[in-house]
Amino acid sequence: MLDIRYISENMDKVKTMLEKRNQVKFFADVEDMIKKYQEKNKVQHESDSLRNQRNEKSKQIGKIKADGKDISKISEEVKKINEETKSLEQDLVQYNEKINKVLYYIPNMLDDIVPRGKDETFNKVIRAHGKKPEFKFKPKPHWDIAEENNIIDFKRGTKLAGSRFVLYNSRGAALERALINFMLDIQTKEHGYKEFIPPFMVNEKTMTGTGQLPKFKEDLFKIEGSDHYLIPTAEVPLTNIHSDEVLKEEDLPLYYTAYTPCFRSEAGSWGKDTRGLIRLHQFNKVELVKIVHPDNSEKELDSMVADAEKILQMLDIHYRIVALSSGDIGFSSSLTYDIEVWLPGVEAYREISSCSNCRDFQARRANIKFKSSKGKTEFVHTLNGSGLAIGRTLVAILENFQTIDGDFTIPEVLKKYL
RNA sequence: GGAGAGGUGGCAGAGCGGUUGAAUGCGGCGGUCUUGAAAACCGUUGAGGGUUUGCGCCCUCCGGGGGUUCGAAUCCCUCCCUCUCCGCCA
Repeated sequence: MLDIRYISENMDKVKTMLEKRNQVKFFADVEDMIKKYQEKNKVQHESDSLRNQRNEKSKQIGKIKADGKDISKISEEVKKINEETKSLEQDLVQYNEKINKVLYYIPNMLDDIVPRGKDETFNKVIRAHGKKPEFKFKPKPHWDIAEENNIIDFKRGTKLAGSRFVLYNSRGAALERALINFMLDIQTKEHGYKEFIPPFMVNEKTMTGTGQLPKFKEDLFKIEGSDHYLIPTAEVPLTNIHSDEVLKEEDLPLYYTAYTPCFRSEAGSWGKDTRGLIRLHQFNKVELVKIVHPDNSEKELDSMVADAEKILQMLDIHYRIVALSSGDIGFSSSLTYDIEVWLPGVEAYREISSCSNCRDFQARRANIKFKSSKGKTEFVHTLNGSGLAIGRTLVAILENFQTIDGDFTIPEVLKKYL
């Protein structure tokens, strides 16, 4: 979340951000929140000075009693003060509830270089790597290749769990597992990320720390009869590892990675990408998370993108880097670069990684700080990115390395994993 | 699942219901001493919020929430978590 003091002092900048994110309708709520915040401070002040009176008198009572004198009169005075304080305190609770109801729903400030635009058509291509492969035949979409080669059993996946679930068959399951191991090896051994296996379901507090809750509850799967939510990405547990902690400055930066399945309800995307492996309720991903000194988050984002790119370069798959526009960028992010792979079968670029700098937005929610050498405690900056989405990488391999006989070849770097 | 114990400052560990935001030890920081270092000694060392030009002052926080009381780390209720023993189990 944003610092409420920052909002009250920079209302114009916050409004510009909301306008860029197409959330002008939010203006009134934010203005109202700041009014409430100012009122709250007044009430807080009153309540504090009443408490101060009460504390002083209570101390006196202790002394009077020690002298063996009568305390009934002063005791009555304190009772009166307490009654006044009580109603003020109830007001304060109300104020805080109202303020938080808005504060937790305000998205992050945007980096100046985020392209302005209402949707993904305004995303800006930054650069590309490699080039589109050429085929002497019409390349097939991955779902055909996957089905014909017994990589994926779509029908039985649906039978087991419903739409947007798949069953990987023997060769497909092995390939998926090879990709997981390959990516984890590169990120841990070559890029210095520390590997974790986190819980695949987490509590409400953890989901709030990274920004999924309270605003995006409908995107999550919740376990019935329990307070747990299935993670939509390993970003959630990895970033929250250090929630409510004060780190040492010399411990930064922290590079974390984990393979996890990811669970998403995909509410609001009915009819979108219904075929194939692109949009599933459950998919696999190797995630990268960085917890860094605020001075370094910009360059850390660049190097994180490079860490994700490396995988595609080793697999020799053409891709491009795109800066997400203000209408497409995520709630918690101030700047996001997507990596989009070329899929010749469907003739489109598709997102395979999304790398974001959240600056102190998540750190403030999750309360992750560090103590600087000057002894000051400050919020860290957090970044996250896919390194990469496994299923979509498998899609890219199927489509880019398909052969005229309907089969496909395995990239050289993966062979030792199969 | 059954029985018991416990959650206090970076860590360890005290804390009769009233100058306890919290003894003591370790660690950290500063200083004295030393050629330097160690040891020893002295001092200092939690977080959040409000207010002030500043020194400072005030409020809150001893797992979370609620209650008793003029006053709660200390008493009561409740939830969460940790540990030990027994049972069950991948």
